[in-house]
Amino acid sequence: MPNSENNGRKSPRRVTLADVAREVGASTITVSRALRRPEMVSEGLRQRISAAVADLGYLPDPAARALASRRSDVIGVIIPSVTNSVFADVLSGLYDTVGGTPYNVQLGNTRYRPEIEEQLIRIFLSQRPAGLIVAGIDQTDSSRRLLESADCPVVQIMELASDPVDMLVGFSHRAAARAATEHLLDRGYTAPTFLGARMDPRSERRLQGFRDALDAVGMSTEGRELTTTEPSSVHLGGALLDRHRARAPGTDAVFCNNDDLALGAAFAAQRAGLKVGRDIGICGFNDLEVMAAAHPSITSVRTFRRQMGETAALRVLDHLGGKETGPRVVDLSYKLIPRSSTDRGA
Amino acid sequence: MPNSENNGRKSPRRVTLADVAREVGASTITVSRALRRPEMVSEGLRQRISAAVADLGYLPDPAARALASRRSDVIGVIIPSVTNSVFADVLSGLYDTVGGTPYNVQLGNTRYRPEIEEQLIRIFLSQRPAGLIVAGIDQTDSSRRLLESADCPVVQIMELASDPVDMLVGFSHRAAARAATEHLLDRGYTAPTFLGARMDPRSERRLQGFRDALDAVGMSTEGRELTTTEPSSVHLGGALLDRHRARAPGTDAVFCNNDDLALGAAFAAQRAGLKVGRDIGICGFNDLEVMAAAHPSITSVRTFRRQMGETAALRVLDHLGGKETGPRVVDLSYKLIPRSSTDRGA
DNA sequence: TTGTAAGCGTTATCAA
DNA sequence: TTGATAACGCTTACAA
Repeated sequence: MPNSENNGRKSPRRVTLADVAREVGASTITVSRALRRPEMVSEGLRQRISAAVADLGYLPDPAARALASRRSDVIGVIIPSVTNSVFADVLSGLYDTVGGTPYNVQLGNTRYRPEIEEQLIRIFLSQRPAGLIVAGIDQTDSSRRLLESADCPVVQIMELASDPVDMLVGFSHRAAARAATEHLLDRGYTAPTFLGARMDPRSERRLQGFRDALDAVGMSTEGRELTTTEPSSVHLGGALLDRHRARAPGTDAVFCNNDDLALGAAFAAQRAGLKVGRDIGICGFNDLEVMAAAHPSITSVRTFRRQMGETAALRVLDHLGGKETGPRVVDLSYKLIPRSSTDRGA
Repeated sequence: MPNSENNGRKSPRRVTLADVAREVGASTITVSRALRRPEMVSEGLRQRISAAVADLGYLPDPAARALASRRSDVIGVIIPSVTNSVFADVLSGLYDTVGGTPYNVQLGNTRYRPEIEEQLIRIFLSQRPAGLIVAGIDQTDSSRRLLESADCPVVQIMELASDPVDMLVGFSHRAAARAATEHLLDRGYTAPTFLGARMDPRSERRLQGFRDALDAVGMSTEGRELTTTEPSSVHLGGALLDRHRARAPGTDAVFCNNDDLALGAAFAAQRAGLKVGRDIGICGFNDLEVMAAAHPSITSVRTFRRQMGETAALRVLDHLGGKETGPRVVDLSYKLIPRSSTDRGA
């Protein structure tokens, strides 16, 4: 510890409510009120209390507060990955929205493992969280039961469903993927393939959307899907494209599960001497910033990740503030952004 | 809340230590000991307690624990950005290392604002954290004083310094940048430029390293630096390169502050009809995964971000476990990874 | 508007 | 090895 020698002094006693109360000649409960419900305390007293608080440098003890009120200031957030930039954007929206409120975000990382998710839910619940935000709708049965029994607002994010545990903010991956695939067909590509990595439940739904689009035009999906459970990466996108082209040389377009794969596919195509767009159509998913800046620019399906974090946080905060307005389910939708990588004339 | 109708029942009373104690016919403090220091409790009792704990589904209340022990299970982590993938990697290492211990990571996001950093430090300290991990060494004076007075282990990360508050895990940005610039010169580029965005203190040190390298060979840095305070992005990398080439057409190489800029510069160069490597050398910083997969592959300076998170967490955990071994300062160094983008013959 | 009293669930301290 | 008791710092419930 920084002050381990300690200069002979004991760690200085903490400034408590009682100290502030003594300072202004009031009771602790009054000081407590002045801090949490200022309108319940008379003007003059309130001001003297503020002054004393600043003076003494009083900071509430969240543990004592949580113990007495049976309610912590923690908003628990459970996501499968911290490195995935998709979740990073969601988190950014969350932190920006929760920052400045009296609440704190605490993150749980499931690493895509349902049993860890369940454990994290238990741990969070044991803290009596102010709210809970969980990614996805594919909780195990017992996870779901735990969430249903939570006596705090719960928001599921990233997906759409008709039966949320409590509230839900997301969009339909299936519909978005279908739109992307239809875009490839509209642009005149005749032999599209789905390239997928990791294949979590969300990826599976995107694959469904891909199939929907092919089904709709009577096209077989046979040999038009190449997926792996490996974690996604740019490199893997290239490898998948190379592998698939070796087996199915006629392929003239790929819909990639995410933008990393699409970027990697674009690099691999160039490496193979193909002209992206003309020789092979490439569409990604999420529309990370790099897609617009790439050369050539890469078509993607934009998703509103930051807004998802913001909205989820707002729904929790509203509930905590007593405003239970707004719908339980928010569909943030998606938007196809056509670019050069799916322009055959480019 | 999920169970707001509540089915008529009150929210079920929490299972406490007392419940477990009653179940096994022991006192609460014994149960408490059995959980935290099993070796202090007799074998038989210990086993009956474990059984009862599992049976009743007892989970300790972290708030009560924190209040009574004056020590929370929170390891506070203060970083300037959650979206920056550099920090995402550090976080990933942190979460992986802290996960499975009784401690919890709680994240504070300064958004690159020193005053927010100071406020976050105060808030964390008011929680009596188990440990504190902060990015950088450029805290304000009062932030630094706060950290020095903390009675928990404190680890600064991302940089090197001879006077850490407590412990430090990082590397020299200045030396790394110098190595990158020397690489450009070694490869025969004669007119390198530094491209920088955001320009936080770490970026400034990288700029210093760039200058060091030019100074060493007697080259002027005049007109060889293009920086902006805008946040970094792939697009911006391209824009900076375009802007700089318009003013200084003789430029034959760029050292970019980070990989996003380098990637953007590579795209912009290709868009301008330049052959990356032959016509313009490009070197990035951090060596994100995309750099190796890009076409052409892009030279970068690898930094050990995940390991930085792991090491920082381990240092904290070791201290908490009483093992105060290991150096106070850990230099994780860096590694130049030469690739096609700085190969003039490619 | 202010205050009193009684906890919240755990651990530190001291004793047996 | 086990336990009784008194905190820890705050808020809820009830009074005045």
